Amino acid sequence: MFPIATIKQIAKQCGVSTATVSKVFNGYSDVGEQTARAVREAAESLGYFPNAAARALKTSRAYNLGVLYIDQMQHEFFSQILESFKRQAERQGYDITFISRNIGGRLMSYLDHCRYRGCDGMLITCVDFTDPLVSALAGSGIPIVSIDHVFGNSSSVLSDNVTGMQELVTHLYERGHRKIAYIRGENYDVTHRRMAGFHRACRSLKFNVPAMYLVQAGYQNPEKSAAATRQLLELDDRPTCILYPDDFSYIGGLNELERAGLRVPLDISAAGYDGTHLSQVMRPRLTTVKQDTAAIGSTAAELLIRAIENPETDVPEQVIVSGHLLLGETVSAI
Amino acid sequence: MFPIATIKQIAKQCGVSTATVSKVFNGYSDVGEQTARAVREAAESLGYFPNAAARALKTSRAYNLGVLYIDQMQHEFFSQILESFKRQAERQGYDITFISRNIGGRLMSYLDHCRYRGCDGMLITCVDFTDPLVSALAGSGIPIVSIDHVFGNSSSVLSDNVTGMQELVTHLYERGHRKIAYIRGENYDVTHRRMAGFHRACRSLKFNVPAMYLVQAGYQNPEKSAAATRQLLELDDRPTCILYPDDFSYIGGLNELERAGLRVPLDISAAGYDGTHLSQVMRPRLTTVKQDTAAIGSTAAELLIRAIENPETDVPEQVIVSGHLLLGETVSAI
DNA sequence: TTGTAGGCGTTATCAG
DNA sequence: CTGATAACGCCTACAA
Repeated sequence: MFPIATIKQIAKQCGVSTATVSKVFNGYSDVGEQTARAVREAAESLGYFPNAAARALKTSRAYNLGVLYIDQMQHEFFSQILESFKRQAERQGYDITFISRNIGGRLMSYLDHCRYRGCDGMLITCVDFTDPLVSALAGSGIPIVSIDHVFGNSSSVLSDNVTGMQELVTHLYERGHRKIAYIRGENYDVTHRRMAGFHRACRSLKFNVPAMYLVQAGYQNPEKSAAATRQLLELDDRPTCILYPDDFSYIGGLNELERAGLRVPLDISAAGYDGTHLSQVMRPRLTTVKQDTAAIGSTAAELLIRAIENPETDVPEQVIVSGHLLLGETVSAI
Repeated sequence: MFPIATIKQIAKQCGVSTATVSKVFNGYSDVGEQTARAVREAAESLGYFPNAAARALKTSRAYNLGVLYIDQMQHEFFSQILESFKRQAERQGYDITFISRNIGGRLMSYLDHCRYRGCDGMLITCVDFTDPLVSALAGSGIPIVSIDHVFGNSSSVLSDNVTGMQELVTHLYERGHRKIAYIRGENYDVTHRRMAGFHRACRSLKFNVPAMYLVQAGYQNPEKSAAATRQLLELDDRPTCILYPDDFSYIGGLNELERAGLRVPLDISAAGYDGTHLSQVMRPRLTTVKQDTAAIGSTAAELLIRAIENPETDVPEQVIVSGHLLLGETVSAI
């Protein structure tokens, strides 16, 4: 590995001190016009970049954001958010490091890992928010942004699940549906919000949903949704439309519907949630709610960096990012 | 942010010098039994972890692996590899950082970013391998591992596309198919290998494939595969089976087949590539080739770390990871 | 077996 | 406007 340019070489080449060189790069105004230019040119020609480790050591700012997640990143939802978060972070000069519990065979807490790596702040998402290790991290004083969950004293970005669900149900209502079943995911905050949206819509539209129409399954789990679908189909009074926990789970439900000889949307209607690529490519195109993952990710990065760079003045904020209905072909008018 | 334990505090607490403390953690044998124990206990109680930046500065080893990719990470293929790479890296004491071109508004080369961040090595995958900036990185002397592409002097992990394709074609042959069309992806190395496998199988099984049966579309692109499918259906002598670039693209083809009134596999057979979760959940279940992403990712991490930790003795290696056929329900016997 | 000292590359203070 | 200088936390000859 050939040597990397340092501040010292630039100093030598320009015949100035390292202090002066450093000042040029850190926006100090007390440097001569010519000197500054010479330094910049030398830096350019040497391909100079400040050494991140040295800078971090000195300033205790690593320009590094930690990302904590547990669930597989396979969910399109998460990977899209991550991609967008990353892009925005880079734009603002930050890199990204994944935080986990074991590093080099040794088990450590998330907080320790985060400190060890010198992350300036953390994005927390897709984790078990009741995990004490997660709470410890969230309460450590390190700037935090969480997605789809609100911690006591930090910012968060929330996908507008309440409104999303309301819009979806309202759409179904307008298409004539009154018997709407909802297969939901696990007991996460997200689920509660969607349930709230569901019930609010029903109430304001003045129609009742029998308890039997509410079934618990899981996210990203076609098998569970298939089972839930079976259960719904056995009811004496079948729903005319079934809402699935997410687009992918819908596949499992669809299989079950077809097995029962039902065609979507002719015999029964259905809708998903997320607005994945898949949902818009399959036929019939799925009616679903598109979550604005791009906005969620970049907003999270902005909030986090704002908190990092203004430790005194910044005040935690909850940003709600709205999605929008994707009208597909799986909901018939009745 | 409350202060983090340093080597100095441990030293003070134990009444020894910082050098001694450092030695304890770095496996030096010349430290008294008792002293060592005392140091370890103090470290434990203080929750000590070495400061990554300081250590990196001193040793010029950051315990940090860079990951370079360009295509969206949305492809399940990549995100699975990344997940597995990350897990193995962590197990061996390394963290992961994404490398890109612009950091803080300033445009820099991949190599510069990598150096700036002090990555000990790089994983390169899902990029345009002809990009001069990528070649510059690969030829920089920094340890490199690439996936599905071989660089001159570094290790790589290759999914066994040749054999995978051969097995797939052989399976189709055994099911009686002779008119097999192949819709392929863009002109990547991967594509060439699959083509090679395809042709080898045809030759050894002694049947000919008319040029019309080979159509170019793209990866992860249902629209293009739909168009290609349409093209194939217009032929006078239609294929009895169509191979798609990947599982997701198959969806586009399937739509087209159904629009033409063809049922899979009754009227026409089809197969994908990748073995995504989706492929195994849809009905009929897709016949496809499962790429062993878990092995690819962890092998890549192992090779990379080996190269990093044995700069003198390590010799680049090409590891081929085999996949396996997933027999679905989309290929009928004829 | 332990300690001293110098330095990795950078920034920031303070004197010139 | 510029330059010594110390310090960030850690590692490692080398000296004791």
